Amino acid sequence: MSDRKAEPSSRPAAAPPADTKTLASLLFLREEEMRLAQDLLFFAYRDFTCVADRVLSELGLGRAHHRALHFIGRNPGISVSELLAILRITKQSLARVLSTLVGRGYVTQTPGRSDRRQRRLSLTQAGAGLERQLFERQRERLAGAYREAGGTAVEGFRRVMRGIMEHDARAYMDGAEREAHEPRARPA
Amino acid sequence: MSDRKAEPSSRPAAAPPADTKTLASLLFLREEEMRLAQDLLFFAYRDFTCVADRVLSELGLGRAHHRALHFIGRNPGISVSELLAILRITKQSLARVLSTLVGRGYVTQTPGRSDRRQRRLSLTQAGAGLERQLFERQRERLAGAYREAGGTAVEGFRRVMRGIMEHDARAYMDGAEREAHEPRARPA
DNA sequence: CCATTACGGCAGTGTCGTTGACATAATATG
DNA sequence: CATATTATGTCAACGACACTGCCGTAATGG
Repeated sequence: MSDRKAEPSSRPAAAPPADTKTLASLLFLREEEMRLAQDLLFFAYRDFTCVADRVLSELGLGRAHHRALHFIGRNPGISVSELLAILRITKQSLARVLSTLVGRGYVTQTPGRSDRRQRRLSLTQAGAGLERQLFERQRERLAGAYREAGGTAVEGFRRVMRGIMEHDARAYMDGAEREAHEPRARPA
Repeated sequence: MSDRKAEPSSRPAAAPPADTKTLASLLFLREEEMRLAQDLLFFAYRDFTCVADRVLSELGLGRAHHRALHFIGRNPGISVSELLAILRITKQSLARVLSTLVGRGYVTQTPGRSDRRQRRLSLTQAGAGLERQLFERQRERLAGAYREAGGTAVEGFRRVMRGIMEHDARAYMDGAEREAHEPRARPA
């Protein structure tokens, strides 16, 4: 890489004696910024998941079970194929996880009203309890981060995270956020 | 937890005129906020990693190899135990990954100057090339998100992500950010 | 009636993580 | 110098979680 005069933490729009910044140095800063973001994603995800992993391993469950519990809890009555679309794993991988969760009484399945082929999945009381326990661990970590960072930062966090994900995930998030505000039942 | 009648995802607080916001509804909003953040982490990580996975699978490599390449690239001359502390995996897991990367000529190892027991790891030209290829995929995604979100949002994103991770990871990030600005060689 | 859909299941495979035990060389310390 | 301790390698075995491919069944819908 070329020589960088590397100004302090200069954000793209810092704009001091702009003409001393070469194009190369600007590009370098942008690249370094992106690499720092890679680090951030790795460490935040690593440490966010590991607090739940500790609880899960005591029960002989894994991350895959947590993910299923989470999305079933947030979408009661979700069908298997909807869940597959969220998790992006194969039917078989999900089947293994679900059979464990159903077998241990964390998840119930009832046939769809309009289409009886579907299994609509929901958490049992035990399932909701376990999910809550896992959630609480992650909530602590997150709440601390939100508190220290402040409301503006949280808003920015959301914007960037949303931008990283793909279109279908954004659509999903839009739905989730809407539900949080207007507690109307949706069609199913 | 209160039993809900399990009917269509009805949310507890209806949130009508503002002064009727009870403590419970405020708490609820905080909880929903946290659950939305769980979603964000999941989707952003899922979609951020999958763009690199596509390249990796063509080469018969996996995510573990990418992580190793990334952190070796960012810390040339890193020792095995330092890398282990970052990745938080076992010696054996890393050994497998490293032997592949060394075998295919992506990583070189040279004994430490002051401690000749150490293997100091660096990327070869081929390794740097592969890492760059993977990086470019992720950079595109990230750059789009950063651009749409704006500088203030990016700063907030960083603050929150930093808050989520554990102390040692924050210390690491501090080091990485410092190096980006003062291009001095560090002691090693 | 027939194609499609939503699901269940089996067999086999691969990646990536784990534990535990043991070996070796270099360094640090008494 | 003898002895920890450290940094690393290695082997065997295993577990979690993902994959592919293929087949089966039942319900739906044109």
